Amino acid sequence: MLKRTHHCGELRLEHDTQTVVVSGWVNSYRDHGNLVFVDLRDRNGLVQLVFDPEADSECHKTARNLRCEWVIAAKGIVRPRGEGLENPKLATGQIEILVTELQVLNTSKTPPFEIDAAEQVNEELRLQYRYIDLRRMDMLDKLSVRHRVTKIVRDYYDENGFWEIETPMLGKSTPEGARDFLVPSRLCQGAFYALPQSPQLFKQILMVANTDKYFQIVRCFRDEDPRADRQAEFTQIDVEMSFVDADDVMSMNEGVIRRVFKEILDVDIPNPVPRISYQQAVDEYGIDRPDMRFEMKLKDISDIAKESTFKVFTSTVEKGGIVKGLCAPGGAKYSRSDIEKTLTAFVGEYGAKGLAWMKIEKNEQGHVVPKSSISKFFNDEQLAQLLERFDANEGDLILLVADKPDAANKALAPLRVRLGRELELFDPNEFKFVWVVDFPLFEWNEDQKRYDSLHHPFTCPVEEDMGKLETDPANICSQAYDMVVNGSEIGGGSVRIHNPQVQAKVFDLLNISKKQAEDRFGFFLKALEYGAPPHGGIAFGLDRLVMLLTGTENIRDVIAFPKTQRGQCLMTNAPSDVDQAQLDELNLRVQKHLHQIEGDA
RNA sequence: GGGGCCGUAGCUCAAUUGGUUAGAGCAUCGGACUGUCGAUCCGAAGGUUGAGGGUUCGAGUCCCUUCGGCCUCGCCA
Repeated sequence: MLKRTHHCGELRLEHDTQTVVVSGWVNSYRDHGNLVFVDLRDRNGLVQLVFDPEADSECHKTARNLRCEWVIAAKGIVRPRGEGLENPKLATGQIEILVTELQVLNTSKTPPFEIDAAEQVNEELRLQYRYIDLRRMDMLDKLSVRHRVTKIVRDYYDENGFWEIETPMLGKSTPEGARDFLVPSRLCQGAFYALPQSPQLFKQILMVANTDKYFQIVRCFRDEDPRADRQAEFTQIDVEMSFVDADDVMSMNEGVIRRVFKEILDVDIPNPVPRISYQQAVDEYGIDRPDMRFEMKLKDISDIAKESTFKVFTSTVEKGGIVKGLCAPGGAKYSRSDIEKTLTAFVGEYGAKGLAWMKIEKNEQGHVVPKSSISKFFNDEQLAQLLERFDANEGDLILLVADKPDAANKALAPLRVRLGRELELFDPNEFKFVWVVDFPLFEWNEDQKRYDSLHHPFTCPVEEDMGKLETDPANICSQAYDMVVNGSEIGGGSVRIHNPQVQAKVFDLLNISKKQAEDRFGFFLKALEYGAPPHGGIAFGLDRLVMLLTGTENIRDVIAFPKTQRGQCLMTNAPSDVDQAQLDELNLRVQKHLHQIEGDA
């Protein structure tokens, strides 16, 4: 076999007259009868091969039979293309290789779709033939970015004294949080491992073990329904540090993100990354992961609305709800039908029962007035107050939701993002980073009549709120922090509880009994009793990070072998039925086999 | 578990109100061609319209069931 001397994509004018060997796949061929041109593709790019019978007739004969995706090696001389024959679309477009020796290393069936296709091919087919799909340069580029990110991450943490330490994939099931993926044990029949949802407890125990600074690029598993930005199997950049406070963790770890964005995109992230409190984020953006690329902040107008004669508003406020909304600059261009059908249905998906609107227009006297089905319920003074509250101008659109505070925010936050995008209120190529801090430790779960952790149960309260564990748990501020970019959470973490009594108290408030805590976390509580240092950490979602860096909204595009919405791998057909012998060995009995279930249907 | 969109040739898409033999571009196969680069020109082949059932003189089109993909609500401490 001819041994490659250069990659296709790297050849330039400076290689003129050199004899080179390139290997790769036939991207396309143009047979002119006498001259044959082949664009050869490898990981680095394309280069044009020329087959001229006068240079080598044997080669030329073979070249005429080449087909797309055949694998070849070619030896030849690099030469500049003639005047006017350069191809500006190719990085190697200044040169070509006049081939003198050609080896066909493998043939290929005609691929099920074209690698070059400008058209967007059905993803189902792409996933079945993932090895062909990944040959496409934009897919390879994404894999390349992913590789470079992990390399930068490893270098950064190494330079800062972190050790990469692996934690088990076969772990202990903890029923809190997401559903576990379970793995039956053969040696301990009837017992199950769980795949890790995160290495949380192991990394904290590593701190107890004096590893001091740990990181890991680690696969995590959550058996929940996927989304465009969520897979059941995903990768986390997991970090933990000893003898640190929240500021230490944030500054150390925004550093790695800063380096990644600088090196991959040449984007400068402000130092330090600005912070916003959870409360401010919820008040102004309706969500704890605000998209800060544009303003259009939410305003609470309950005080004005409750004085109106609009029953929906007044009764909502009376019942402890709020009337909250936003003012979309230029939003008056939406038609009444856009608002009352499309936008109302949109907020309806998030549980909002209605959407009140006011278009700001000029009347015959030239005064700015709201035009709306509900303005008649407000007197002039109240209308003026509304316009002032929203700083509303002619051509704007005020949209209002009346509901319980959580419900109103839940509808308004996505509405704000949608309008921001539709009205082009931000530059889609911009990145706005923010730390969301000062999260409450708990939120009250009305259904279960108990507290839930906002982050996880190992998050430490701020020092001054420790006393409230006994008296006022609802108002404890935690030492947690989330890194948010453009409305997407890319990481989150906290300073952890290192005192076993405090940890026990938190479990108590979460309504986890002493016995349950012992059963599920006994090993961890025990570790805390043997000199756990103060510690904290963070985890970044690698997949989402790469999505941002490559500008894709589809998480499957940044994972080499992703799964579908039903958790299947279309290439391998996992998950699949297993042999009875395998089940017998595990002492498992399946009530209904896959083929039976499919047979029923 | 709920809601929505989609499924026609290898790929991307057409097909009027239910009406003749389901078309086009690309890919494929054969031929021509010395400078192409989304090559060009000539020709050929390619279809159980995801599957099953129903209505009808007649179904890609309407109805029912079902399979699959995507988006989404719930879910994701």
